[in-house]
Amino acid sequence: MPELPEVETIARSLSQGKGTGFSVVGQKIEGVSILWERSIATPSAVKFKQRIQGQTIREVGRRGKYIVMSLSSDTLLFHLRMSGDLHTKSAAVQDGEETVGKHDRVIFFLHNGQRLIFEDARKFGRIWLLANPQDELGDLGPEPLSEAFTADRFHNMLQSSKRPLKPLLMDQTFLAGLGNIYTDEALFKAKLHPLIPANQLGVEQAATLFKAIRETLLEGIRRNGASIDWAYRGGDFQNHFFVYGRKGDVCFICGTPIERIVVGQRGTHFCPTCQKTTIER
DNA sequence: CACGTCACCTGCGTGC
DNA sequence: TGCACGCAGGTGACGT
Repeated sequence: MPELPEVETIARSLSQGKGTGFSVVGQKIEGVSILWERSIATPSAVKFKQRIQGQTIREVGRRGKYIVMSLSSDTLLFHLRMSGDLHTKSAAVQDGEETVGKHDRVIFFLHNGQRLIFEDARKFGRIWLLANPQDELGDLGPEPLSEAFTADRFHNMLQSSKRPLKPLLMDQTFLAGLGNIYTDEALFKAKLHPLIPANQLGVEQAATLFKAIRETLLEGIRRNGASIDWAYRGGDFQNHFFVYGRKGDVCFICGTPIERIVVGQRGTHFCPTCQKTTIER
């Protein structure tokens, strides 16, 4: 579940207790069970357990696709990558046995008896415990929904690269939070072909793309993210895709079949009529 | 430096 | 039913 809107949805749910009625904020971490060691990026599993024990969760937020948990003295970061999920669960003891889900990788035991569970079928996700979160987050590009990110600034950023739009927008050091789905959807909304070199966009096209990116992300958040395949989490945005996963189906705007090409190893969906490779100014 | 390729993993849908 | 294959929301380490 992993682009900005899904991560934002999860962070909010943990912070506000939406759905569970239980917030992790204010909870002390009593212990940790690490079921797949490689889920812990740093420090070592042993040090991770020692250092986190007894720390209290002060705040839950998001930076790019990372969930950021401020603890008493450190910061806990989660990256869900392709198949990760993070949720709370009430004490899962049955007949004296702790029940463990098939894809549970790390379980945090909280003071009130609840568990914070990091689940991850494909094991690509990672968790960091850091004194300074900037060690990991330092290279991220701007937050697309922040006030500091403006159309002018975006235009300048685009001018400094001749890379095709699709891989550039997915580069987290360029802009933090877009992934494969939201990039395809935003480019469709802006009527821009994924292979257009970034520096070909004029001020107007940059502003159009800027607006499309923000609107697409906001709609994703409003719909609690997208839930596709087996990683269902209650989001609804998957029912409102214009191009993603719609290869061969007709474009809702013009009726042309949606095409799928591969760009940078990623399936890329677009409407060949609505999204031209060339720009008229 | 920019770009392409592979590696990391498991699960699901499809077609034979 | 079994099995091979392609595909999947991401990124980091390589190579040229």
